[in-house]
Amino acid sequence: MSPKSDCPQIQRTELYYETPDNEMSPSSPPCCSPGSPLSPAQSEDCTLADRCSHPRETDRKRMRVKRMRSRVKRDGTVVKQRKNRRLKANDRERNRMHNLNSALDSLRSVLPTFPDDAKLTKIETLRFAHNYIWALSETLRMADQSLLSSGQQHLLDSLKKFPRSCLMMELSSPSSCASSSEWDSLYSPLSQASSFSPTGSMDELMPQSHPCLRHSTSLAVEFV
DNA sequence: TAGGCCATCTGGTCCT
DNA sequence: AGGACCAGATGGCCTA
Repeated sequence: MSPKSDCPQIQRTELYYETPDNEMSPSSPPCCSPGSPLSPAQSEDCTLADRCSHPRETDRKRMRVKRMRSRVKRDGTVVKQRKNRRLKANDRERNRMHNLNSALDSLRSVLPTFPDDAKLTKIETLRFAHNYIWALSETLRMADQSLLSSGQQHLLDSLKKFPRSCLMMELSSPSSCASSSEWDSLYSPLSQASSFSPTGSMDELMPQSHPCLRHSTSLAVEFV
């Protein structure tokens, strides 16, 4: 694929300026030249010239002019329709992106942040969420182990229900998205702020991780 | 001023 | 046929 040859901007320009305007253009070839489309102005000239020609020939030319005029009119409405569809599509696309952004905002709102933190960018939000979910599930796993050993299974069950159902509501599960290794390979606020990564252990994570994550995971551990 | 992020427009493709 | 989704292009704004 050659990126330059099929540039959308060029295609757009060509699309917008190609149709009936060209036929209406004063620079079009003379109306009586063979095979060339007639512009309304030029066809007027032709009908004047036809006054002295054969009646049948005149009729044929009149019909041709009529067809051209209706075609120009048709093309004009086609262009209008196309423009209208484009505007509607733009509107829908704008709304779609706004919906996507508000979904991202609601994702940001459930992620732990501090007041002085700058707003996470889109990509940061997604990566942070991915790591955050991993950290929470890791916390649950640890709680699972410690509670099983102390025989408090009922407490563990009730603890499990809440955060998991919440995560299921807004986010698709990480397993349905990219693999952990794909996410790890990318920059994320967590991995940059520390050596934390989903592949590491919680023992490594807690002392060094992102403040937000440290805060939330310690809260979760406290709750247990 | 270069680079990053974002919003918007656009044409193509797929789906209903 | 029309809508949803996607990716590329572009221009504006902000920051180091």
